[in-house]
Amino acid sequence: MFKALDPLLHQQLRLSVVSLLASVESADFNFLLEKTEATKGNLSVQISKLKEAGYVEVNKTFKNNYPLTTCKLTKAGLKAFEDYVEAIQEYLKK
Amino acid sequence: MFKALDPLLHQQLRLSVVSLLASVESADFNFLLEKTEATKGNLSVQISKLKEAGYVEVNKTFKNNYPLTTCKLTKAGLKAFEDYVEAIQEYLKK
DNA sequence: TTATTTAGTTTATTTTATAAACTAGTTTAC
DNA sequence: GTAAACTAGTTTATAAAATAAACTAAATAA
Repeated sequence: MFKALDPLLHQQLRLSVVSLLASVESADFNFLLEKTEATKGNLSVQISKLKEAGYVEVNKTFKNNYPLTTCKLTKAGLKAFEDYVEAIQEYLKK
Repeated sequence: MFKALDPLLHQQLRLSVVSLLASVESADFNFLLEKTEATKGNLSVQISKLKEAGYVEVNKTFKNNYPLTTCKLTKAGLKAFEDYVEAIQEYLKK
């Protein structure tokens, strides 16, 4: 009846992050922080999970002497997002 | 940026139940059990939560000597479902 | 030089989800 | 008539997840 929803994406903050990353080439930690209005701790944890799953590529560099964490959706991440979007549509029909 | 997703509906089994109830007048426990392929325990718990939230009306009767639990989406439940559908659409855009 | 800010991470706590175990009764088979 | 199996659930114990608070480490400002 209903297809299973990828538990990694079926979570508000992670879905927000992936959704944001789907529409930009890449985004840094602070961009995601502002857009999602999450706490830093929560964002950090959720990015780690997305990275661990291979959905997001994380790059750590420095900018103006400060650490800069940049995230980019991987091909697998985009595919998972697209699959999720298709799957949840079934649930949203009346 | 993103609207908050009603945590009660942002869960696969509860969303399945509400989605199903949105398209029928009412449904009994076994119907929901078959359609969702959940375990009885899990379904029981999630129906209780939906009831507690006022999203679902639960009626317990007997049919052929066996207990029969019937569920019906309330007006508040339908509204919450519609709001949820609208809210999550924002997350699903690329 | 000490206080504040930036940019995060780690960890502790609470909440949630889930399945296993249980309840209560019914039907069937012997 | 009684033991075994089945129906229709609920309760509870456990595992997993989500989240914020506390922490790290370095840079800048006062």
